[in-house]
Amino acid sequence: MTTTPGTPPETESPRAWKTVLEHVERALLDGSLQPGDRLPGERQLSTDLGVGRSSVREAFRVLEVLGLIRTRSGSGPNAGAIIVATPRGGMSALMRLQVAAQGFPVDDVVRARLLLEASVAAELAAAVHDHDLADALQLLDAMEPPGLDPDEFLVLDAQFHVALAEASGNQVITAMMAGLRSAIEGYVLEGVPHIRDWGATADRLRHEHREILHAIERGDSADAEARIRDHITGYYAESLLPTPAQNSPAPTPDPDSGRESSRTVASPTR
Amino acid sequence: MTTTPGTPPETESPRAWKTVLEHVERALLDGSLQPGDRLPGERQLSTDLGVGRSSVREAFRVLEVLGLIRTRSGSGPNAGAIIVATPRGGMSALMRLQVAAQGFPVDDVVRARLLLEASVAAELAAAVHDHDLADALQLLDAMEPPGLDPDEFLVLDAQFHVALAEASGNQVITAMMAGLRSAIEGYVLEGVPHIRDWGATADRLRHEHREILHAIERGDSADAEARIRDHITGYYAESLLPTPAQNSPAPTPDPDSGRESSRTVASPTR
DNA sequence: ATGCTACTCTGGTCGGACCACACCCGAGGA
DNA sequence: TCCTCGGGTGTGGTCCGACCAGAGTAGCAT
Repeated sequence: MTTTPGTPPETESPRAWKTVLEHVERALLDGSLQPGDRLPGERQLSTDLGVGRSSVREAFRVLEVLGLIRTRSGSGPNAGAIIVATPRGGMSALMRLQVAAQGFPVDDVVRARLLLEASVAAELAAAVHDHDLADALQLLDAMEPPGLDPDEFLVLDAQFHVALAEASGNQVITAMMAGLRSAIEGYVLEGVPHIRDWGATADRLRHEHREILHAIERGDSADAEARIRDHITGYYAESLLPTPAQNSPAPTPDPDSGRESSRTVASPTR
Repeated sequence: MTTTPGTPPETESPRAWKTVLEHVERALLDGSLQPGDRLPGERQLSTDLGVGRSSVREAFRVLEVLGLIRTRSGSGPNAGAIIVATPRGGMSALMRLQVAAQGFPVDDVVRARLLLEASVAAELAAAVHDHDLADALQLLDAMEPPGLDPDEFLVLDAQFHVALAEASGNQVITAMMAGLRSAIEGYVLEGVPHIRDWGATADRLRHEHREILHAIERGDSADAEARIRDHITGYYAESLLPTPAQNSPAPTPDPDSGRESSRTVASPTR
């Protein structure tokens, strides 16, 4: 196809990059593209789909951020764009940016986190022996050293919570947890200075972590759930983040709509 | 800045587009960029940050897919890239693609859905008068016509479930619900042919929807939660989707790792 | 005053040009 | 014969310049 420099639409509708995205999605759905496979090169796909390489790149960038592919330059079997399907990164980016753009109120994030973690803890406790808590335990040990900076401590803390979700074996919930954590990471760090006695707080957190794990290992779902709820709300209360309470900024001031997914009915809600 | 055609690194590290992404994120965090604001033009930002316009575009594409901006060509106040922060679309794209790429097992998606919906129903029931269920009710009415195609019916059904989440007022959970729904939409439609008597099933679903709403309006959290759980699991059982049971393909066959977010400890889990 | 036309700015695409990188293979030396 | 080293080749990463379509806007002509 020899499209003169400025001939985008050609036969198809606008959004050349979306063409690429849809092509990849279709290939994934019909199984012609599987995790571990290599996508055609950018130039190849460009000519195959009749779009410019720039458009292919834009689509690839999206896929990369969404955690679907991993690109690597050079040559050999490890080069090129490879399907990896690692949702964590994408979920984190999405939630982090949405929180930054005020699409996700911090309160809602905390609430969602509470919900997920409580459920995870209860589920783990209900079937302890089906899960592997070694990772979580190892993280608790790593959190023991008294000289840990708040930053380091909180990173491990976050990893501990994600490890619990991971132990439950649910990829979706794990990804969500990772995303939520990453979304409010900034606020958590911001809250550290508001804590009077960090050493004491750290000790309390360590203790609570152990208690949670014990409740899980004991198979006491209700206790595990209650403890993790207290653990989370307690920390937010102390670090001066607004304790979960009703609030939500206007969904979006943008005066247009008409997405495919937009609801049909009017929305006088709120 | 006059970078000769092929001079990408210049003074900064690789990933020019990421520079743009970070710039925007920072601007959002420090408040210099707010929902409704217009971003600088691509050419402008390009020269400002010392990167090529292509890189700016790649970043913009990511932001667009993530639901952070809305671009529009032309002139005037409505043109350009505008911060909108509508997480639904991005969440849907992410989950849909992850399911397609087998990063999210369908089972896990259903389980997550179950968890979120049950919580939403319970929360709504616990504080009925604080929420507005008009949208949900309206959708139920729209679902009444007996001549509805399964496709149409299921679209409304999905909207009903999302409307419940929306009524709870939690943006994060609403976005997640919308994403999860969109992720398994294909599978749901695929399951329709496996239903022997669609008319009867539709009637049952209508009835269950009403019952759920009644339980919520009655303020009976436990009942609302139980009913919505049965509602969901029941449908999946009937449409022949594998009933939620233990399963999870290998997280990712990709032989590399080393992300910032990767855990420190070994992971012999599953 | 009114109406129409140019202008200008914006995103959307394309194509071509480089760079850095990593593999692969063949030539040449030990 | 085996090992080493240097080019060849292909990949993503980036930049640039060009052009198109759309949408306001200013200004000229009537």
